[in-house]
Amino acid sequence: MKKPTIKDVAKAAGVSTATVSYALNGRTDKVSNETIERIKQIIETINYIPDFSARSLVKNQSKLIGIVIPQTESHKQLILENPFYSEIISGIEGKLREHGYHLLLSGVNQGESYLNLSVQRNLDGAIMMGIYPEQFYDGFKKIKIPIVLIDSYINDSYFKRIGIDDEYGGYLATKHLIDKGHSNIGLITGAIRKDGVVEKRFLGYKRAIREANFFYNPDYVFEDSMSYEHGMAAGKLIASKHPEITAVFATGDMVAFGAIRSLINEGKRVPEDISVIGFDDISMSKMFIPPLTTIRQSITEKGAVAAELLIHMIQGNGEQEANEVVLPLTIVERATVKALG
Amino acid sequence: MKKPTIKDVAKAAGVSTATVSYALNGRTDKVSNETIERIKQIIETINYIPDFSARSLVKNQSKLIGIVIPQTESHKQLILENPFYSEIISGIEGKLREHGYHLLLSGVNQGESYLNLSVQRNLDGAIMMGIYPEQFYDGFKKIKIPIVLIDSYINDSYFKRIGIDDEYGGYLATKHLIDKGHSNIGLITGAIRKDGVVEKRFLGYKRAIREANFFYNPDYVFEDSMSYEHGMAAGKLIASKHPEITAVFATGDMVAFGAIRSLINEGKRVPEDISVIGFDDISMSKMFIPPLTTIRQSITEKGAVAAELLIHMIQGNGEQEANEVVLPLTIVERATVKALG
DNA sequence: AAATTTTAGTTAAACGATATAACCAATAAT
DNA sequence: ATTATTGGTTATATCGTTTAACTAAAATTT
Repeated sequence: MKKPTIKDVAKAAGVSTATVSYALNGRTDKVSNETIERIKQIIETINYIPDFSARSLVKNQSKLIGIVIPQTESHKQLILENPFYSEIISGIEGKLREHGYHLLLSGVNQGESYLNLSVQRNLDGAIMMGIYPEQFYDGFKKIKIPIVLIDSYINDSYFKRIGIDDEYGGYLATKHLIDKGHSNIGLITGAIRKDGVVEKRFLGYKRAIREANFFYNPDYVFEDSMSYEHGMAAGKLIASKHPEITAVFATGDMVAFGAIRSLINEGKRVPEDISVIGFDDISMSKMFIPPLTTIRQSITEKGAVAAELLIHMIQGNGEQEANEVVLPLTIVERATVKALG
Repeated sequence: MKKPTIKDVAKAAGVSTATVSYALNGRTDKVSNETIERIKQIIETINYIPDFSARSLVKNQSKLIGIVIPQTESHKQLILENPFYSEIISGIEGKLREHGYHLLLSGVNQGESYLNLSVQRNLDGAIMMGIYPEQFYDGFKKIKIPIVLIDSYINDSYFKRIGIDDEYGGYLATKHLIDKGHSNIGLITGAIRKDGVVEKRFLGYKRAIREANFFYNPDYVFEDSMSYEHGMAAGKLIASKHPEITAVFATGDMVAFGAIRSLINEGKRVPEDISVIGFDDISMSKMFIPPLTTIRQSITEKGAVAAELLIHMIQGNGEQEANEVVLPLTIVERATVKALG
């Protein structure tokens, strides 16, 4: 048995396919209410479900949204291991679905580009997380696909942005440590890149330090990647080479986990010997032992708002809407920071 | 500037669209090599990218794979917070992409069904994680969509399955505790449902206990959901009502995390006072403090194999292939289990 | 050299929907 | 009585591909 098409519905209802299409799209100016009712009955009984590909083709819209997230270097896998991404995706997907859109989750193979994918699949829009080479952005502009940027400070009115005040977050984290009496404060962080969130958090860190009239020591900055492994490596270095460091600001919770782990391995107690503050408050952070003190942002909300912004861009029913949404952040004090002395 | 279509290519090459299509699909019996070369040049210069919707329509295949995973009860979000799912998805996506398929990540709204989605989007196949109401399976069979089941013991030759020997895993975990001298062993677990992995792990638990000639005590079984929160609740109960329990088998790592946390909250030391063993070895488990002793399965591999199986089903180039793949498991001893006494 | 096969294409009909111009009654306005 | 309006419907073109059926020329076989 083949799947029923709009023709089958039309035949069964004794009307033309156009009428069925109108009924389907609720054009009451075109079809009488009785006919709509009758058609709906028939659709129900023969179990007709419209085909998105066909619709896509003529309407030139796919109701499909793409999402650009970092991949492993081999391009084999998405880095979904970091719960930060999964949480945000969860937020995005929920909101998209609410509005009748679906999420296409795909990385790109070596050599290919996400732009190809976008064109092939006729994506109605995409959400990009993090920062990418410039040609990426240009490409999207060229093919005129609406884009929302998460965690990016790229300043181009073509894109809408959603994020938090990362500079302030970095400041807040560092200030918190300073307020607790720490002065030798290490920074463990992912790659500091122009227009990226990490750069801003780093700036906040420096501001807090300067404001307190402490000496900014570049040796205290451990920059590599936003991974558990880097946290481990940096923690080890701190324990062995910089015993004078009494507090650490990790610009991501996963990094903080790694740092804490290696610090403990090296015989330090957290927070008694050394304090650690993280950033993001991924769901794991409250479960971690000791529970992580961190800068909290609502990750799923970030995803949901990004999706909302994107849908506005697509549907263009936006007169004077925001080009940028900045979500609030707070510090959540748990158990990894302790006053000095 | 509109996006170039196959017609533009045909015009530029001075051939018919059919020829371009044949060239695109490498039909050397239909097009000469020189023409193919010429067409490829043109495609390159005008930057033509075929439209999947159109192709979908005529070929009746979307190159789109769906994935069914549990949602929150409100149907608002997917439960991607549990890293187990994200890791598996990561594995699935990578393998799919390698074969030219893409992943559609979507939950379903209240009242709707995933079947609708499958038909609308013309899914070429789907991967289901966990177990669902029976009508779900019947629906897929009716619309003839190939399905691979992850973590399900539903025995129906229509479906292929990928999993591990959960009964043995449960046995192994429990046996490990017994070998360490424990006899009062609690079980903290998600819902025990027919044909689900949890049921098998539970069976393994009971087998190990009976085999050791211990008394199986139903009061030691704390069944609810596979969540951190349930782990917390059960851990608390164990500490307060069952001080005689010296070891716990949690059928999922997240549950184990919760249990450990509340056990510690209640003043118990892990593993000195009480041992805990988990299941799955999600990436977080090695980062947890104390590092979790658990039953390890390769989660991303599970995803990758599921994708491979599915692609085989779809492409039907499978003569006598496996209907079921059982991946190995091992115990990984870390720091949450200690010999008694 | 005639008959057959092969090669390299072309033509036109699908696929399943939507948009739109055109049409026809019946009713309302002139 | 004539024209304009409205509501309901149909026929047809279209979106961008693929593919079965066909054809003309070149190559091969008899």
